[in-house]
Amino acid sequence: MTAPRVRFAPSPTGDLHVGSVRASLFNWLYARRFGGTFILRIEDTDRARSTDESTNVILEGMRWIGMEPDEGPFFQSQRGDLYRARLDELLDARKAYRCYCTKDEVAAKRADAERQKKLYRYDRTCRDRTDAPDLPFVVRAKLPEEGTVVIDDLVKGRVEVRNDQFDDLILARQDGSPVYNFTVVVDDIDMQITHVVRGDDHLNNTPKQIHLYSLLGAPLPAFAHLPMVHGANGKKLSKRDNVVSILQFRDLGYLPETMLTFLVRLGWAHGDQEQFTVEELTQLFDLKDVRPSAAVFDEKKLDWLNGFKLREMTPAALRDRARTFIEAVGIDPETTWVLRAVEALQPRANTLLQLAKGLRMFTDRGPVTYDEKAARKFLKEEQRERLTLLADRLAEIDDFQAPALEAATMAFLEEHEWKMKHVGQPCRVALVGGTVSPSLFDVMEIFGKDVSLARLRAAAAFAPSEE
RNA sequence: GCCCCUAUCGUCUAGCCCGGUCCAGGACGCGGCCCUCUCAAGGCCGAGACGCGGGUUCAAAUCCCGCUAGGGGUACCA
Repeated sequence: MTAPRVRFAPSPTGDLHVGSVRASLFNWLYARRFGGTFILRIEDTDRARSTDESTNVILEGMRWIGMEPDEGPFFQSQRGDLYRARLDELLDARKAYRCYCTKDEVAAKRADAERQKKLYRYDRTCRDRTDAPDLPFVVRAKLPEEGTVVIDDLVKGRVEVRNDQFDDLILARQDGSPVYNFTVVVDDIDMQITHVVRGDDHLNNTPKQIHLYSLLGAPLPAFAHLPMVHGANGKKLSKRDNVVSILQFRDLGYLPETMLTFLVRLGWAHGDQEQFTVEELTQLFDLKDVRPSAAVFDEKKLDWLNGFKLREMTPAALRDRARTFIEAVGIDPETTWVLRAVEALQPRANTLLQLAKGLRMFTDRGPVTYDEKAARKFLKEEQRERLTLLADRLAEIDDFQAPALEAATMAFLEEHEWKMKHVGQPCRVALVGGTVSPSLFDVMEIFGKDVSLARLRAAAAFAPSEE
C-alpha cells in the first residue's frame, strides 16, 4: 500500500465544531497509522461567510488537540489560477459549457416545478448552444444523463446512484468564482489525495464529484463517509442546544486527550477497550472499523472520561495542567497549600474548571460564615465542649499534617467515647462553613494550625449555650 | 415530494463479513449494598437491547425481502 494522503477541509465560517474535529481526527489518525500525510485545506471560496477569525479558531483548535497538519494550511481563496485553468480545459474540451440562463429564470423554473410537485433539475437549455452572446454566464459541467455511479465507500459499503438524479452542476458562478463541488475535486486531484474521509452529509455530493474526476481525467480516490454526531435530541449537534465548539470544551476544563478519546469512540471501537492513549490510537485506528451509523454525543460519559483522566495524573501534574484555570480564579498555583488542596480535590472534580473552583474554599482564612441550615443542624450546644476540647488537643500537635491529625483525633475520640460521626460534620461546618468538603484532616492541614484551631474555637463559641 | 444513509440496553459499543460457543458481552448513566467524618472517588451486586413482519436454514442478532422509524441531501453554501 502506498502511503495515504488525506485532508481535513473545513470552511472558516464559525466555530470549530466537535463534529469537524472528529472528521479531522479520523483523517489524522489514518495518516499516522499508515505513515501517510495529513493536509489542512481551508475552504474559503464563499467569501461572504468566511472570516480570518474563524480560520484562526480552526488553527488554534487543531493545535490544542495536537493535530498539526503535515502540509498546509492551504487556502482555496489563493488558488484561483488553478481553478480557472482547469475550468478553461473543461470548456475547451467541451466537457463544460457556458450557461446564460439567469438566476431569475432558473428560480422561476424551480418554483414552477415545485408547484407541480415535480423534481426540479436544470433543463440543460444551454448545453448544446453554439453561439456565444456577450452576456453574463455561469459554467456548468456536462454530466451523463443515463447510467449509474457506484461509490465503493470504506464505511458505507457499495452505494449506487442513478445519473438522472443530477443536473448539469454549476462549476463557476456568474462572477467567475468556482463552486465547492468543483474546487474540492480540483484540489483533491492536485494534492494527490488518496482517501477522501469526511462526514456522510457529503455522501450525496460524491456521485457528482466522481463525474468531475472523470471529466478531469483523474483517477478516483477511495471514499470514506463518516456517520454524523447527534445531540441528545437525535438531531445534528447544534449550537442552539449543545456545546459544540472545541475551544469551548477547552475553556470548560476538558483535556485534549479526553476529547480525542471520546470523539474517536463515537463510531469506532477496538473490542471492549474504553481507554486509549493517543499513541495507541495511532497504532490501532483503521477506517474499516468505523461503524456506519450515527452516534449521540453523551456529555455524561464525556464528564466521566475527563474525570478518569484527571485522576490518573499525579497531583503535581494536575496542578500544572490546571494552571490557567487556577490563575483565573485568583490563586497563584505556586502557593504552598495549593498542591495539597489539588490532591484533596482530585477525586471530586471532573474538569479543570471544577477543580479550580473547588480551590476557592481554601483562599479565605478569616472568620467563617456558616451556612444557616448547616449551623442549626450541627453546631448544637454539646459541640461547645467537644470542639473546644478537640481544639485544645490538636493544639499540642506540632506536625500539623493529616496523618498526625487523624491519629490524634481518633485517640481523643476514644478517650471521650465519642464517635467520628458525631463530631465530623460539626467540625466541617466549623472549618468551611458548610457540609461538603474533602477529608477534615486534609482541610486542617491545608488551612494550617492557626486557622484551623481558630475556626474550631469560633464554632464552639458560636454554638448556643444552655439556657 | 424525490434521492441517499442508518437501525443491538436510555447512551457509546462488542458480536454480524466467515449462521450454532449469545437465554447477547463491556462502558457511561440509573438503582442497591460495601467503604466512610460529608461529598466524591473506589469495590461489589442489579435492572436494562437484537424495531416489526415475512422468508432461507436442522439452527438467525448474524443471510435475503418488505415495512416502519430516525437521520442526511435536494443552492450561482460548504
